[in-house]
Amino acid sequence: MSPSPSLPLQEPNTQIKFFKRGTILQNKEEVHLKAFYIKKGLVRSYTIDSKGKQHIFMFALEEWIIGDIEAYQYNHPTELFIDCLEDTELIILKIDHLNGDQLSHDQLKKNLHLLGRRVGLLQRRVLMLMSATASERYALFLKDYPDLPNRIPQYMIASYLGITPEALSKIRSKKT
Amino acid sequence: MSPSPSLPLQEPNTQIKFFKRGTILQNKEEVHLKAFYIKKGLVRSYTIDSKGKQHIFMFALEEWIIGDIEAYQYNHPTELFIDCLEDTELIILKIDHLNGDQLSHDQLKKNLHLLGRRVGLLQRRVLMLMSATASERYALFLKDYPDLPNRIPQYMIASYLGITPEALSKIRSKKT
DNA sequence: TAAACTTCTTAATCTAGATTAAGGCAGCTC
DNA sequence: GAGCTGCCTTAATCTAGATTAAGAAGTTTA
Repeated sequence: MSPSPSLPLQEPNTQIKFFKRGTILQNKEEVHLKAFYIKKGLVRSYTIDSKGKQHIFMFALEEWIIGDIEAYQYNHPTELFIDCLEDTELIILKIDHLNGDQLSHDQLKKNLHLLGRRVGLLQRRVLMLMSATASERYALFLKDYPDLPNRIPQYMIASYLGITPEALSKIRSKKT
Repeated sequence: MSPSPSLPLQEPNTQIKFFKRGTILQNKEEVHLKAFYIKKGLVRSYTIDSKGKQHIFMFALEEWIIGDIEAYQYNHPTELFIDCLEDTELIILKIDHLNGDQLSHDQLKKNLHLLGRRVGLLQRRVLMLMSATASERYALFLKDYPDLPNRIPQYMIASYLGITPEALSKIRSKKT
């Protein structure tokens, strides 16, 4: 099942901004955290581990939101880099807007819905990482994101799945 | 950092129920999903994969909530078993209460806070599963849940970490 | 049109952790 | 107190996927 579009967290004076492919939206260790609502394009978040290896945490397509909710919730600097994989139009949100001190009842409900979706997706991801083999992971990915393989290089899919590009290449060659 | 206590989702007429250690609160394939707010005791959720292997998805301690939000969000039968690891006092909630059609502004905010915490925890878990070795995982677990090792058998910790009990045993013997 | 990147593939080797198997030690129950 | 049952440990073997390395396309730059 594909992730459903999230709902925008309207702020009174939001405006759409444009960024080129490759633009870094957030660096590790930043403290003034933002969230990004993607109108068009493709954005990812990722960490770099102690051995310098990159791990993609999530992709955000059109109508999705991306940010480091963990760092916000637990109040420490972010571990996540966020950058644009395509030219992207997005809305920058203050992440604590989710908290919603000034939000209407309806907006709170939208945000709840949005977070619920995110929890669902993460639950699937955790169970996948714990129990699925490399080729099962790839199959699940194709089901969840049928059009992403046309938009990103294979090594990024591998990084999202928690396997090496070489392993993914082997899996794909066996599939046909 | 330890998971913080979640906030109760008050329903007008909730009452505390008591369950013995070992009681199954939810079976795989159930469709009328509930969530459980733990007052006292310890509850876990887990899947059983195609090879019959058990994978613990989460533990819920005092003041936490447990349920299959994924199944609820994506509207399919649950993959998760939920059972009591200790004698437990809990409140049974309808899971769609999170959605909150009849909830007050304040209650919605509490639920948002609760889901935000959950997202944070899951993010940490995903990144851990993607990048940490078995012994790093164990160290992180001890930091997150310092008292759980006194309350559950080791093989359940292993299951939560996504490693075998044998591997965990070896790690522990090296530590000392 | 050549040089320089990027991405993907293939193949040889290596290794963390799985699997399999056996024994030890509680703490039960009968 | 003999025999369960549940949990943990140790050790030998195995394997999925990592690492390392090299080359083949394809694309961009100049």
